Amino acid sequence: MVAMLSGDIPPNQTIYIKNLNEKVKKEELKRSLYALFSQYGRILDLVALKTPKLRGQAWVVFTEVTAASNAVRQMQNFPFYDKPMRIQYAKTKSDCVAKEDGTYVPREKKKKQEEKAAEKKRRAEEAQQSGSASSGHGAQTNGGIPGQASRQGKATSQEPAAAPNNILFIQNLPHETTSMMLQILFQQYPGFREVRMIEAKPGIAFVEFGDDMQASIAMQALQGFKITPQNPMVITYAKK
DNA sequence: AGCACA
Repeated sequence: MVAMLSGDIPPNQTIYIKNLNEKVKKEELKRSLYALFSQYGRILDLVALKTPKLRGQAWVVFTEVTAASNAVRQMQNFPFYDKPMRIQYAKTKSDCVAKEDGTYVPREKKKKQEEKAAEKKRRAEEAQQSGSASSGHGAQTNGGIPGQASRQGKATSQEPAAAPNNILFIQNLPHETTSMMLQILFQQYPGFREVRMIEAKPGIAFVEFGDDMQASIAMQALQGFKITPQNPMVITYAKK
């Protein structure tokens, strides 16, 4: 009877994350979670709601249970927007998985009777149209697997490569990238010191490490990493 | 603390 610290929940390809910083806006939260967890495998769906009951929590659905297991172990207590993430397996199967299974049945909830009625009506109408396209998740068209991403046309033209040093130069970032998002990604690697972004120059950033070796490890790990599917990062050493 | 699927 060894205590099960993870709370008796059997493995699931979906992880449940709590103790998330509730001040972070939903879109940024999802983007950052996506960026952070896509290193463990392909993400099928990511759910985060800001309702009173559900804020501070999120679900990340992987294609494989093993990916979820690695994420649960390796990202346990990871400092994310200044709060340690608490991660477990989800208690139930995600809808997007059930839909793949063929086991999906639209749930009938006991509360909100009027919504239920409206739902039923809509369903009746829907039944009359044949095609029920239901591939409804958000912005996740593809998983950004670090290191595998195609480097797209170089943004740097004919600069000779800077000599290895402890500061990385990041290019091709989506304009909505925040320094916190980059911190979350780069702080996973030993020796991380800080992120610097320049207001007037969107799309680029500098990330400082303790030494050259630490910088190069982070560079290799995150080279080509996609914060969004169309933005593989291009990382070089900063010019001194 | 809180397990959903807008």
